[in-house]
Amino acid sequence: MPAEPQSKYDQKLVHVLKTSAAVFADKGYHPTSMRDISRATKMSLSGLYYYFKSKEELLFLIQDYCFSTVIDDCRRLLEGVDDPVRRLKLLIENHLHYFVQNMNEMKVLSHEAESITGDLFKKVNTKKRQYVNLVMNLLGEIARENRVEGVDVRVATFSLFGMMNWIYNWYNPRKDVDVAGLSNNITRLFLSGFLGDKALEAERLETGREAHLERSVSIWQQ
Amino acid sequence: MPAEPQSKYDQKLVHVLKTSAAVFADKGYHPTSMRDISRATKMSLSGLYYYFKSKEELLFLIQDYCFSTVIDDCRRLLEGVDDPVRRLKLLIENHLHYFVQNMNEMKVLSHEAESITGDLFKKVNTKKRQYVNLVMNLLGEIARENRVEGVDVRVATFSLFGMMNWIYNWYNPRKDVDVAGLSNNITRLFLSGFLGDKALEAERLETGREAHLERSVSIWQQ
DNA sequence: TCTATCATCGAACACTTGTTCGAAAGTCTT
DNA sequence: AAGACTTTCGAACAAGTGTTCGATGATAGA
Repeated sequence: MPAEPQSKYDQKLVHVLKTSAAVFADKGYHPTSMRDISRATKMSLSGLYYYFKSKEELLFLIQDYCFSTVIDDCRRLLEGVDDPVRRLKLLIENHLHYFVQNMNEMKVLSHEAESITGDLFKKVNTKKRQYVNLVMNLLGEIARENRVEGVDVRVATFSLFGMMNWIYNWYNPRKDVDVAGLSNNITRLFLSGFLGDKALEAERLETGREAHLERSVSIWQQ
Repeated sequence: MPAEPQSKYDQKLVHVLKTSAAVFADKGYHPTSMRDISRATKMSLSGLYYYFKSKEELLFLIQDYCFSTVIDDCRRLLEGVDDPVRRLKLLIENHLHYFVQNMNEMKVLSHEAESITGDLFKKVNTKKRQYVNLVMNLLGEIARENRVEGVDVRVATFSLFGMMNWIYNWYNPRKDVDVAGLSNNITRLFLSGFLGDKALEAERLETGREAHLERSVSIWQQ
């Protein structure tokens, strides 16, 4: 994923990926024909195969590129943050922010997870498992730290992913609350649900640390 | 949906629907060919068209039959229950119970929502909207009653559906907690998340009413 | 046993699918 | 302006698609 010196080839590839993602998101992967992609990208049918060697690899490129960005952004965002609750909040915020900003690609990643097979499936799935484990471990830490009881961490993990990934089924940026509001709502909904009656106490602790963090950051910025 | 006097025709239709749902759940609706259905049901290709007049109607029958059952069961279960929190708990329990018990059909209902078009789509979607509104109104009531603030009811509603409907992506009845545990976890997760710090108080009230309810029921049973 | 209705089937049709291949056009360096 | 690449394309192919139709076998009432 080179960001700076994008060659003509890379630029066009990205354009093809974005356009294809829009069509896949709209019609679904399987009902979309290569002729649909050809029409949408204004390229000839055979011309497309210069950029990938099969329809399935096109799907892979969309999913892999998109997911890699989510993970990279997340990693960068969490760097240096130690408090697990704060880490979780940032992760949720990043996930939802990217999801809303790249709804087409994220829908294709979420909804067409099983439309990809073989080695390509394995590649995407490996990353997906790592990401899931990151969240699951985070929740485990938080549960231990706050003595959360009676909640299955696996159930909690996938409940959170359910809340976040389901949004492509209903969220409308023009009618619903904005990303910040969405993020706040889901974070609050999940976190105080997961922490239960320990939520208040944790929140008090958290805001204390947060204030401390912001203060120390502003010192660095001066 | 006649339950008692199932004719030979009805029995076979249900068998075809169940078998098809399993194939659709496994391969996806679009990649599944009518020849796949023919093979799985051990009927001839043309013989299938005696029971429905297109592949899309087959999908519709699966979705409609399945969803109608969920709604009917739910309606029956909520009958006579007034407390909104208790109603919500029962609804969640019913939804998850039916989901786990009929994973194939429910996956087809959730995942292939956009694979159906035209009037058939409208029919399913009308029921879906009613079901969603039921939950949304319930959450509105609960929010009002408990003075919940700072939570968008629409976001909360679809977060709940996200938690519940996402399970076809991860839940394994043989490895994970059983339905009761799943239901408890998700109910607790969502409800104390939604109620926030009001959860404790509401829970105390609730168990009080519950005990009262059970006492009065046991009187009737004597 | 005859007959009307129900249930099933084989064979075929018209059409769309993803992919390939050789040639042409564009682009840039020398 | 020649040559070496990169990029694009039209035309075609083999395979698979959902659906139809006329004809069979099964079933049960007269």
